[in-house]
Amino acid sequence: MTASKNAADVVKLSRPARKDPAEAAGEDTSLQLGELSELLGYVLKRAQLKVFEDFLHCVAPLQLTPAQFSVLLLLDKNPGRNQTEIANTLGILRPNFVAMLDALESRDLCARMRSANDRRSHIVVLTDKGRAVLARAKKLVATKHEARLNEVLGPANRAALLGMLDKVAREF
Amino acid sequence: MTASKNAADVVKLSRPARKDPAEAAGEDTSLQLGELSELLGYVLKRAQLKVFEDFLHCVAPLQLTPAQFSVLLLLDKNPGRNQTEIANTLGILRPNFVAMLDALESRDLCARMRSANDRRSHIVVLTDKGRAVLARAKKLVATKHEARLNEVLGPANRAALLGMLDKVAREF
DNA sequence: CGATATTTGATATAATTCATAACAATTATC
DNA sequence: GATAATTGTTATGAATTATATCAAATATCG
Repeated sequence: MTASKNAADVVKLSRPARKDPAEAAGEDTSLQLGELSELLGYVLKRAQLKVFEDFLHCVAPLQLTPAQFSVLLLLDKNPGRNQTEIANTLGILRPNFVAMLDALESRDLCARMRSANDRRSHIVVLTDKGRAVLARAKKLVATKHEARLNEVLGPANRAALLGMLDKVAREF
Repeated sequence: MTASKNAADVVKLSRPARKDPAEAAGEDTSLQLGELSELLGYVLKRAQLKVFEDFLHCVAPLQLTPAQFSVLLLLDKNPGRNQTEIANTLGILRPNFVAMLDALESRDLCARMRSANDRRSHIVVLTDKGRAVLARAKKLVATKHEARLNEVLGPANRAALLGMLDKVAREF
């Protein structure tokens, strides 16, 4: 996350790293991936890590993780739902969703309200601040994050990729 | 992982779950994903989880995780490399790779050998058993796991998907 | 109605994954 | 030969994921 804290980013005042003799001779020392590059899970995972990293970077000013952003999006689109419904939709286990909501609520991005119908449930609502942060986040995601994808793939391929990933997620 | 242990899979002897009144009335109670279905990271993550789950299921007889399979593949394709090189290629941090190798070595799938050139390094080699297990794993992956992808997407789309994911992983 | 079961949010608690610091042995660099 | 860097390792902490259990509230069944 905080890449600027890494030692590798600090200006080297000490001795430079030694050169591998083979690498110094201009040879390619990189390993062969072989059938790994044809393995769906491997490529998927690598892509997912890169995309999450870019998301965090793009939305850094708002301090939102991908999971938190998805919660805010879902709350905005589905008012009046309780914790279980939100968590289930996102594939988050209910016990783990408690801490997630605590974090968002402590930042006044959402709030729990006891349901009138069923006093066991907590209806989760976006606060005004939550709506404002979500709007800013959406803008950052669209102009920085998803725009990056368009640069790399182009709009047509971007749509095709999303469609195929959705199909895999549903039917696999 | 062990879905058969889930309570939901066990035949219900107790009272059936109550029906939500709205659901019982035939209404659609599912939440709207909204822009979430257009969010690359979200769709990527969901797809990746499904694919890993299917991988584990397909390769279950050999008890190999996706990460372990990728290590075996890499060892087979790149003989004579040390731990750091293997770990770096897979994006695994060296400290975490120690336990991974311990697990594989304890099952006699690979072995560490001190390098003659540099007595700090451990060259990691596949054992005969490791090669045999890898061969069986490859077969399972090809006939069950990747074949599933072909059923869902077709060969052309499968290739396109892999290509785009690779591009995203590299250039994002 | 009243007994029993289920659901909801919550807590506690593992198991797993991911990341950083530090150490001894070895090797490279100056 | 002195100093620095690399390798494998250990220890450790943070984050993520998963299960069991509980009290309160509600539903279901007799």
